[in-house]
Amino acid sequence: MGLKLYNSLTRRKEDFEPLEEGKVGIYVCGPTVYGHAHLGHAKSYVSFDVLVRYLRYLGYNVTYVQNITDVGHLTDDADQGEDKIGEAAKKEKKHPMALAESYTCSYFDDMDKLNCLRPDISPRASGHIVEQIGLVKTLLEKGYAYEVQGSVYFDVSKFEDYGKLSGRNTDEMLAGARVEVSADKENPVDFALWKRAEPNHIMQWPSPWGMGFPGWHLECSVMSMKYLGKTIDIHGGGLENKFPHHECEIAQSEAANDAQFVRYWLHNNMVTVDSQKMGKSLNNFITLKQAFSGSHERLTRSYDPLAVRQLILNSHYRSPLDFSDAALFAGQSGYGRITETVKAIRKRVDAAAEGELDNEVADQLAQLKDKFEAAMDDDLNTSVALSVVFELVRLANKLLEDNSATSTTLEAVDDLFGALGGDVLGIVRDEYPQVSAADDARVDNVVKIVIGERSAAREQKDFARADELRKQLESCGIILEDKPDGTQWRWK
RNA sequence: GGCGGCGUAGCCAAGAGGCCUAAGGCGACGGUUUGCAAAACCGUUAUUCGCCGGUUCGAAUCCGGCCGCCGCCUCCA
Repeated sequence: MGLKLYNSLTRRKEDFEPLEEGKVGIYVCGPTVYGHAHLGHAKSYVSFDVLVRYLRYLGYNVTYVQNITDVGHLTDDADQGEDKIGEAAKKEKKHPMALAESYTCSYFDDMDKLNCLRPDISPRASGHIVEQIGLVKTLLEKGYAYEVQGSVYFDVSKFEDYGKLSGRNTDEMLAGARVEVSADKENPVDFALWKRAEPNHIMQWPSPWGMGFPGWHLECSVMSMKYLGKTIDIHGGGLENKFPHHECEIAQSEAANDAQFVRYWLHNNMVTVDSQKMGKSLNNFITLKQAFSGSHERLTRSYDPLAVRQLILNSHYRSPLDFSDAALFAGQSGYGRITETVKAIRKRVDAAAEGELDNEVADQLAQLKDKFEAAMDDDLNTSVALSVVFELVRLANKLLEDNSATSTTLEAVDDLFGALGGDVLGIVRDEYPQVSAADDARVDNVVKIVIGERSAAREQKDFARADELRKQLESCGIILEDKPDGTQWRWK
């Protein structure tokens, strides 16, 4: 078998073989930090997180680089556009770097909640101005770029392969162009490497061409080169960045280095909300913080971050994903079922009798593991991989019901949950605190008093009273479950 | 206008020529269990894969047409 990945460059699934045996360098286009992360970010970064996790599961030594864009990303093409960070900074009356810093923290916070592993390196564009100027110089020296009044543009006509990723040719692009072309450009398809800054532009740096700031595409080339080398194994990003962003990255990098830039290009698909493109004007723009707290008019409740993650993994990364309250609700229910089973298994391990591993169970576990790996090997088919976790849930619950499994057998089940559901998919946690927050601990005490009252009523066969107490708790969002070893409670 | 994708049960979603009389999840319904519930387990829920034709011994899977939806081409993950 072996891992196969769909390479956007060749439009085929290919056997994955890193440049250097056992080591993988991955670069993923990170966020432009001018606002809170939304559901689209979640799909993208969860998808690539699973890729990184699976590569590590397979034993590769992975270096994962994901940039933070804090300068140079314009709201518009050509010279008319304003820097996104700069524009947001004006609105929030903050220094651009303060704005970028706060949304960078916000982003990491959301990604942590989604159980996305932190990249090994999160380089900031603004921290690599020197390197970016260096690349522009190289391109000028090699004749791939030209300077016009303090701005430097890449001469697309000099780079033959331009369009090889997106499958476009420059003639077609001109026909469909809807944007007014900058007068500075020799050719409308040329793109900016460095831009001259007007005096009132806050984010600007000295360069051989005067005060200015880097073009957006430049940072990814420079930072992937710096940390992963001239040729990287995998470059990931959103489908919408295939053109022009990634096409321009290829052009500048390969023109400068005379070496292939990326061996495997991976693009994840977009999200919609209630079947429509997510956009602020459509009122269906949902940030992760809103999804986690339920504070959005399209949502009926709050959703566990890992339930959001599970919903994302329920479909393929190259398929579009429609977020809706119903879909999130389904994700939440399924996630809850997995979680409850894992918790129950772990609880039972301690109580179970010691003994040998059940061979029949061991066989079933091995089969599930094989099926899981085969699915993941096939261009990360997380949908099937997730179905394997649900098969494991059913197996686990049957063992719990039989109540005859040895602790060794239960540990083997838990280990597989940890490896597949935890290490790779990131939806099973190592620890589930009994009560997660200090407030819940207080609630726990109160609920236990009520449970005590109800148990007393039940012992005296006063079921009317018992049911009344249970009903009252339910109206507070608390569900009681009478288990063989006592009554438990959980949030609805 | 150019380029690309999608349409599978009430909903989400795998499958990409025979293993499909189509995974898995959610929901619903019936059963076991329970004082009753909840949870769990068992079972039922698409003879059919947008529609119409074609290729083939064989098609959800390939080809053509039609209908519907979406994305990119301008910033977006």
